[in-house]
Amino acid sequence: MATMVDIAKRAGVALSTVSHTLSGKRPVSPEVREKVLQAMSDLNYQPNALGRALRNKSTRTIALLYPTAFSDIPESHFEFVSGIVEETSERKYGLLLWTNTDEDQEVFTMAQQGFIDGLILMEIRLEDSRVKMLRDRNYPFTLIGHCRENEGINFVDLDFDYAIHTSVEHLAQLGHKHIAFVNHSVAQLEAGVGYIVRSEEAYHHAVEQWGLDGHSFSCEPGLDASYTTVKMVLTQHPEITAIVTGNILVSSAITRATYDSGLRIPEDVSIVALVTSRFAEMTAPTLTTIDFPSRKMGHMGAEMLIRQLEGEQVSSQVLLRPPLTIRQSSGLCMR
Amino acid sequence: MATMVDIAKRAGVALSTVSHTLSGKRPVSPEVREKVLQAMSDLNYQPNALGRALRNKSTRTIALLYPTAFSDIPESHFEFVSGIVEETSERKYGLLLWTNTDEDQEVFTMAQQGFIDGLILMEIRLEDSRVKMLRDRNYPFTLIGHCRENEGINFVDLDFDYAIHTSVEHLAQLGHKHIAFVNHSVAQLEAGVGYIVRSEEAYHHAVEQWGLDGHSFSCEPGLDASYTTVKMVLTQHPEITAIVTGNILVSSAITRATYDSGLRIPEDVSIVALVTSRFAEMTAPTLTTIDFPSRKMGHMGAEMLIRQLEGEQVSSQVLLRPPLTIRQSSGLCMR
DNA sequence: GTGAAAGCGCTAACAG
DNA sequence: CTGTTAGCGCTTTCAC
Repeated sequence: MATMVDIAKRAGVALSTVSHTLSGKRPVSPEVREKVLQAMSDLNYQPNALGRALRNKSTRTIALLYPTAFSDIPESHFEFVSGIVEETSERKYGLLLWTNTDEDQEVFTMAQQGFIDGLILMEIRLEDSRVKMLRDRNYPFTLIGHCRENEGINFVDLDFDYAIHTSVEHLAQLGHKHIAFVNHSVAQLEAGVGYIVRSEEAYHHAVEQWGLDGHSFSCEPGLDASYTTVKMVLTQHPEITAIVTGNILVSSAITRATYDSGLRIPEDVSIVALVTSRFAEMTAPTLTTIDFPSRKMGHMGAEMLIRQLEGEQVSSQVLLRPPLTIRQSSGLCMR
Repeated sequence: MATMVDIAKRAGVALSTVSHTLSGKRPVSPEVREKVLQAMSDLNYQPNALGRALRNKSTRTIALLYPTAFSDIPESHFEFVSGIVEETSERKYGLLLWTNTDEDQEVFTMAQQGFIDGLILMEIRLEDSRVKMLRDRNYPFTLIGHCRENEGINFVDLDFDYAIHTSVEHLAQLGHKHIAFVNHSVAQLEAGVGYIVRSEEAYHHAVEQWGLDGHSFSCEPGLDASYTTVKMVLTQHPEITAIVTGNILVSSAITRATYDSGLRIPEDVSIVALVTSRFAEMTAPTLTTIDFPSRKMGHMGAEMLIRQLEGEQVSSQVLLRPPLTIRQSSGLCMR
């Protein structure tokens, strides 16, 4: 592979001249410029990003540190990734995918020291040691999600409080009195994962506010567990006529579990899910949702980070409130 | 950030000694070793991957060049990514995500020259200019998919010929005489995307072999188009009692389109899909499938590439033949 | 408008 | 067993 030295030699100019015809950061006479460009095309020259990065202390590459749970529920994570990668491509940045292998906090920031300019984190806990560490080190990052205490941190998140309240309100207005909430696993709730805790709290608050009978259930990971949980909810709590869930596996298991319990949607059971509209329309019946704006969140998270990297003093903390979209899975309470 | 020079100074040793206590590539006395390690921990030293990579001409990072169509059908691509990233993490490699922005072939290999050690390609065409270019330049890569001519190329793919034949055979044995095939878009077929062309050919071959009445349909991208297409197939061709498809959006639209046409699955219409078993179990009814081994393909593709990078002279061309799994969507022909 | 040279952080060949 | 040094490919200051 040809380097700048090769180009300089062939064009009969100095190394710095080659660099400057490339960057345009200082004037180069047309004739010299022409010679250099000719040499480049002759030698099929491509600048080496590594040399440049070492010098510039910037790689124009960011990393997404996604949870290991990724492999368990790819459906709910891939739209984030799509959004992020669309934004990074747009802005000519690279995107590196990292797994959160363990809680060894040093590892991830430092393992590839110098390789990336910034980091996007997901599955944020209310108290998140990773976030603390990054903030302490003054490392550029943004969150998809947010902590309990977020001073000086850029993030984008769904407003889960709003989302759950709106879901419960919708069902309450349809006459439902017994509304269940199916959350994620106990382990995740206890680990303090932000959206899981916030959803749980918002749900209890909402049912209280509407004077409803509410039960919340947790659900272990996996499709089978989701199916079993929904079936259990429906059979052991026959008074329940509506279910709210933010768990994508639950929302996909729910139709089958309902039919298998001899119930119909929405005549016997109404459902409101916090999933992407795309996903909501892939099921039969289609699901009434608060449209989870995963892709948009990915876009915004990446955009915020890149702006920050490019020196803009942005400070943004965004809580999205996407609309309730009524589809086939929710209807008047018939009981 | 502390560098090796800082460590060397603080420990009162030479730069090379620091490097070697780190790499272990030459013996270091216990005392010196101890001093160096102490200095490292004092200064919270982390090696800079960029310096190392520039020197080593290796970044231990590979890139996945995925199609722009990614955003259109993330569901069917994401399991590949999961598989790849699991494998790369396992082997301590980084994974960079690239979009195939345009057909400007030079761009992608060279844009980030030096940044990656190898490339994984997807959505391979029978005649693929990207593949030709990479092979010409002797650049390390593997394919998920394969070309018409694959000499010296490492790849992993599903055996679509086998998959389609097995699907048709299953339906034929259930007594179906009129079996439709719903493929991807005309544009993709005409572009010569490998699996789309191979599926089409295999289907026609299979129906001929079984003496069946077969119709193949193409389907434009998107959920709405998928729904419309399936409905059209069912209403305009009432003799059809079974559908085979490798299109994930079709297989998700198919249940709703069928019900909306007043037909039941599998009593009136049987379905066999080429999708992941995971996806097959998320729908109601669950789908009979040739289990698309996306994750496994991702794993194998990444593994092949990394082995190649590490000097093994592997030459492997793998065509997977996953089992037919009978679920709720296929049954005896009742007409 | 152009050239010479230093140096980003690391590895490894060479010399003791 | 340890130290000195060249150099990976690039950008940028300094001098002309």
